[in-house]
Amino acid sequence: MSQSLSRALRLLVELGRQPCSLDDAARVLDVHKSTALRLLRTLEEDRFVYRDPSFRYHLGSQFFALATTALDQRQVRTAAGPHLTALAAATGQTVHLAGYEDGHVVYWDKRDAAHTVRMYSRIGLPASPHTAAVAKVLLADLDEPERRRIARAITYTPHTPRTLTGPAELLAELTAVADRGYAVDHGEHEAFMNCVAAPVRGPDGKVTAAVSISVPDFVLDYERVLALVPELLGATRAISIDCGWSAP
Amino acid sequence: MSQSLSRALRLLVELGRQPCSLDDAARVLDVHKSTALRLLRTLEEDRFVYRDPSFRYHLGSQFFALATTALDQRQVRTAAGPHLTALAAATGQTVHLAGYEDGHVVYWDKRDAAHTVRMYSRIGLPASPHTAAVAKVLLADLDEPERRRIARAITYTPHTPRTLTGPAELLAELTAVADRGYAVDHGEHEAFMNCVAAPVRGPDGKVTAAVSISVPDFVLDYERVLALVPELLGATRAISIDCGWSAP
DNA sequence: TGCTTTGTTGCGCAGGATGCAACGTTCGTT
DNA sequence: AACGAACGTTGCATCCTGCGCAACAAAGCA
Repeated sequence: MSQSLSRALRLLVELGRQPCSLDDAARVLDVHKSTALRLLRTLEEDRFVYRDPSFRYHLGSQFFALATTALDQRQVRTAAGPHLTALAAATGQTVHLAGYEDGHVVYWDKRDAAHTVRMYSRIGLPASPHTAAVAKVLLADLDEPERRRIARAITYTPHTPRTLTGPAELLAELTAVADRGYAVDHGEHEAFMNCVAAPVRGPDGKVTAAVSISVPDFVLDYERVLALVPELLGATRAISIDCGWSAP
Repeated sequence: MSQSLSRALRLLVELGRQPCSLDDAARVLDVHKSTALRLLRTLEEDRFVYRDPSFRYHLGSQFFALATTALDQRQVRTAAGPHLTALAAATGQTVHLAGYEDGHVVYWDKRDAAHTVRMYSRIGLPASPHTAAVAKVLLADLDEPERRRIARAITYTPHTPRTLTGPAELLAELTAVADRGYAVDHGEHEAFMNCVAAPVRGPDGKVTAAVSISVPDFVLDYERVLALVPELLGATRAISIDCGWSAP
């Protein structure tokens, strides 16, 4: 909609991947140097980017400032923090907090397990909607038409033999999840990874976030991961209460 | 330089303070609703902002994604991470990592002490240049003309009776810091807060970052904080070595 | 010295960004 | 039920702003 802004944003994303010089920037955007210069200057004014002494541009400190405040604004995250730490400590496994933002399931926080493979996930990045246990939990709480809409829009990349392959399967899974009260990813994203996830509810009972535990199967087999569910539910229950939810 | 971009950035900063509706946005920028709408739409496309179901705009997940990767790019931060954690654990106090970016001293990382007052500092925000111990360390490493330039440019807000009040005092302090190898903030920003800071050096011996320990005086008095210096120097030495510095 | 690479400035043109007005909805109020 | 206020959305005409160009400056290199 707004050309110059849109270009600037592309530039920021690029800078997130790697710092670059003015010429690099112009090349990435496919515009004249002077155009790139003007954009970068404007970004620099508000400290969204900064130039190091050798004229290379980096993401600026304004970025970190906004990112941290934005994270803090998500009240759920603040409330969940201590419980995530506790859950990670108690189980010794990787724990994620994720939320639903306008069509995407996004990781809001995580606690890495000290001694296992690090999962490929990053705070701020979207989760895979048809495989991640957190995604199933969050999608399961949407109303019927919205679920359908999303189920139809997804591209069902088959990561492993177990990955769900189409809208029908996913929708069935979602109703199952809603009934059961928790979701499972049984090697659907990484063949050797099993996850369980459960919902965090707000004052009105709506699901506002999801917490998951992820375990490589050479650490715990599938059965044992399922055995973590009560502990997980205890944590999500505690977080929900801290968020103002009252048990029915 | 670029009007629309500049407006969008102002909007982002505003959203960092609080989420807002379309009309709010238009009011803040002092433009027509439709203009604000177009900007927000563009921002939304790249997930820099998102609309919640009730049409209010928030900072989007792209921020978290970019901020985390950008922070990881600062190799110092990666290298420092474990040492900061260790130092915070060993001393039980709040620990900061800060760096120099184009005229500003910026907090790059921190470890909060569990049981003390939380300091007003935030990753990404600039530190106060004439009071913060980290700032003294970083400025002390600049060359003479640059130091003078900065010392002249600062506004010497007197936070406490101890705050340095002018360029001459600051410049004297900086040479002292350079000689001594560490810096002190003796109640110069908050009357009840004492900090010590020391430099992290890169392969070429130049100071690339600074680490500080901050302690409220009802936890440890000034003398006892000074007693932490050897431990601090041990940490900065270890980080420097991890960054490729070799002891002279 | 000349050549390349990279950042910077001024200028004129055109297209994109802007404000306007009208419409659609959803509220809450009378 | 009817009304009006508040808010988001759309299409359009205007004009300003963001664009590419070309020339300049400075630094690195053969």
